[in-house]
Order: sequence, then C-alpha cells, then structure tokens
Amino acid sequence: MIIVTVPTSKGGIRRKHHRAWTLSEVMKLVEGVSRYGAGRWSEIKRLAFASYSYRTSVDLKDKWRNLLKASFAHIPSDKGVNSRKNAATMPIPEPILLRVRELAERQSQVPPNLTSGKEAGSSGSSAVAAKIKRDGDNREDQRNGSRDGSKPEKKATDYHLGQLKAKIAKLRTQLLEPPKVLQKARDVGDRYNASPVYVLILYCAVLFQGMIGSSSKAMMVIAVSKSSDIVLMVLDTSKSEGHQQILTRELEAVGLCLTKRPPQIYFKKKKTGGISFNSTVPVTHVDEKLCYQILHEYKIHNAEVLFREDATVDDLIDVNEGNRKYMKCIYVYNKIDVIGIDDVDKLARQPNSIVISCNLKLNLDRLLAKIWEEMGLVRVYTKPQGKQPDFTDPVVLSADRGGCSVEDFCNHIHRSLVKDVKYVLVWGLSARHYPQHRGLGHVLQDEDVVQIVKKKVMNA
DNA sequence: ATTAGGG
DNA sequence: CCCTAAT
Repeated sequence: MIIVTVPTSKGGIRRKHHRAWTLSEVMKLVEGVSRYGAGRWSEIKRLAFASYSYRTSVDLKDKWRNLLKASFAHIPSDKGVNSRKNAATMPIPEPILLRVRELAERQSQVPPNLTSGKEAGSSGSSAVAAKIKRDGDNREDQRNGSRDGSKPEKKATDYHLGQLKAKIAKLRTQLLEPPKVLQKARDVGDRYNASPVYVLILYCAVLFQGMIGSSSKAMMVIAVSKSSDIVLMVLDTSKSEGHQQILTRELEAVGLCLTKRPPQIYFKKKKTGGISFNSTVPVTHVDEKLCYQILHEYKIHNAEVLFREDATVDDLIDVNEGNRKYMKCIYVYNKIDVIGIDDVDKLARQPNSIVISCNLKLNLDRLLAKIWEEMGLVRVYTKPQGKQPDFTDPVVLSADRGGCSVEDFCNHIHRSLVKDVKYVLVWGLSARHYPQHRGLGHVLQDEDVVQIVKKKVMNA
C-alpha cells in the first residue's frame, strides 16, 4: 500500500492511501453490479467484498465510475488489439470493459459526455448497441403494460441474439479460434426463448495445457467465464483423455472451481471475544489450533468459525481469500462419432458429463436439457390482480443469482416493492393448495405463478 | 448510514 | 482517493 501526503487547500496535510485494484477485485465488482445493480454499493460491499476490509462502498462506486468511463472511452477503437500503449494505469482486459458497457447499457447508465456518438458510420457494433438499447426500452414498455399486438417472444430472442453476437464479435478479434458453436447458442435462444437468460458459449479450443496463468488471452477468457452462468467445457473425444482433468486443475489454480460447491464454513468477523471454533460434524483436517494459526495469518483475532462439513485447511483459506468462484460446469464430449461405443458409454456415465456429436447432431437436445437442468432456473409468472397470469415474460430466478424466495422475486420486479408486500398468492409446484398465502421467505419453484398483495397505503 | 457527484 | 451535500 502506498501512502502519499497531499497539501489541502487550507494549508493542512492529509494522508492519501492508495491500493491498486487487482484484476480479481475488478471482476468481483463487475459481478456484483450485474447481480445487485449499480448504485447498491453497500450491498455489493457486504455480499461480494466481505473479505476485503479495505474498499469501502464508496471505493466501489468510484471504481465503477472509472470503469464506466474507461469502457466507453476505449471501445470505439476495438479494431486493433489493445492499441492503447499510453495506459499508465493497469489496463483492464477488453472483455471486462465490454461487460461493464453491457451492464451500463442494460441499466441505461450512459456517461454524460457521450451523448452524440462519434462512431457514426463505423462498424456494426454501434448499430448493435443501438438495437440492444431500443429493444431494452421496448421490454420496459411491455412490462409497464402498454403492449400492442406484436410478438414479444420474437423481440426477446432478437435481443438475446443481439447481445450474444455483440459479445462474440468482440471476443472473436481476440480469440484465436472463431466461435464455431454460435449455431448452438442460437438453438438455445430459440428453444428457450421465453426466458431472458444469457448463455455465452466460448469455444475454448484456445485453452491448452499450460496456457492458463501464463497467457493473457487465456486469462481474459477466464475473466469472462467467471461472470457467466455456466461453463461448458467442450472436449475433443478423439484427443487424449486427460484434457478434462488438466484443464479443470489449471482453472482451479486461477480461482475457478468447476462442479464444486463452496466450502460449507460459516465465518464471521467479530469486534471482540477471540476466536470461537465450532463444528456441526466431526472435523478431521482442521483443529482449533490450526484454525487459529491460519486466521492469525490474516490478522484476524476475533471471529466466529463454524464448520458445517469436514472441510480442509485449503477450504478455510479459500473462505478467507474470498477470491474463488465456484461454477457449474458440464463437460461436453464432442465427436463421439469417431470413437468406439464402449468409450462413449464410459464417458457418458461420468458425473457432469454429456456426450454429443456436432457433426451428426447427436444428443444435442439432451445437452440443451442438461444445461437447463444444471442452471436450476426458476421461472415465475406474474399474475396481476383479477387478470390472467402473464406467461410470456417470466421472472427468472436461480439459487446462484440471488435466490428463489418470494423476496428475491419481488426484488427482481422492483427494488422498492418488497417493503409494500403484505403477502403473496402462489399457484404451482411450491404451493400446497391453490392459491396458497405465503410470505417473503417462501421458496418458489419453476413455473410457479405469483400474485402480490400489497399493504394498504394509509393516506394522511 | 448511504449515495451521487465534484474535486 | 477524499470530501460534501442530500436523502
């Protein structure tokens, strides 16, 4: 950490701390904004930056402002590969800036100094951006009820495809291999067009053994991967068998854990009281003394630690480092048409795996079904009072992004809604009888229908 | 206590 | 990164 002293206007002296933002911090911030929305800084701080005691919510806000500026200032020159040599500050990888811009556009945050576009006749990217913006506005209108006779599903699909294409187009310039599975992405969009879900599929033929951690391009792929919903590791069945383990291990080394749950360790810093170490199950890898030593390393002397599983030392460290990302992953074994049936059978029986052939279009529908199933998405339809449920535009929830409770559902509709809710009426799998009265804590299931009953507003 | 915005 | 005004 650097501390410089600067003179203040009144002749005094003030200490100014500076701690450079690491890439993983930036990625966490971007993820936080995508999850909770720009402006909810203290929430992001609490939920995503719990382990970084420096970085106040204001810091996050400032950093986001800088990122926003950077992303809009820099993107127009996206033809060349990072041609900005004069960037004295740490260069933020392009994919991250893209994501920043995308989020900004989705939340209709446009930097004030970019009202008249300079990139008038240039590449398709501005057109795409404009289209995305337009469609976004349309969606907003539809939600507000002013719906005309057009087909919303088609528009939604266009919207997703537009975003996918924009993303992929930008990435294409950086990745060695063109995204060959674009077609598959389109299939996903068509089949599940009722849901605003973003599936970004990177064709990761570019990730080779030994590349992760040493190649900046590979790191960018990983940076983007971390903010997506699921990872599909596409493996060539006809090549060596070890690729899956090697890639998984290499990804783990850079903080991306596939097909694993986060360690079940409750950890809370305290002001006082020393370290209390407890467990709900017998622990064999860690004892109180070891725990104390580790926390001492992090200069933590007061905390409550509760092991909910027989976790290892590494797990405890991960909890403290807090820079690991646990992601769902499906291992997709491609080219099963060129190997023997016994081998196919063996691969298909492995956990989190599916076998396909792009060439012969084998098993692709099962892959889609599996993606859907793994993501654990919960579509909830809204039902206005006294009207039919709206089955065209579900609110999509999942345990990974915010949770599936009624409260989460309300927050998806509008941030301020939750405090006005008296109770909700639920139809569907999660309801015992129809309709069932439930509160904010109720956990919803896929295809439930919910009607919100608001508290009576007392007027003075 | 938190946030937006100017510095 | 810091500060202040506004909520």
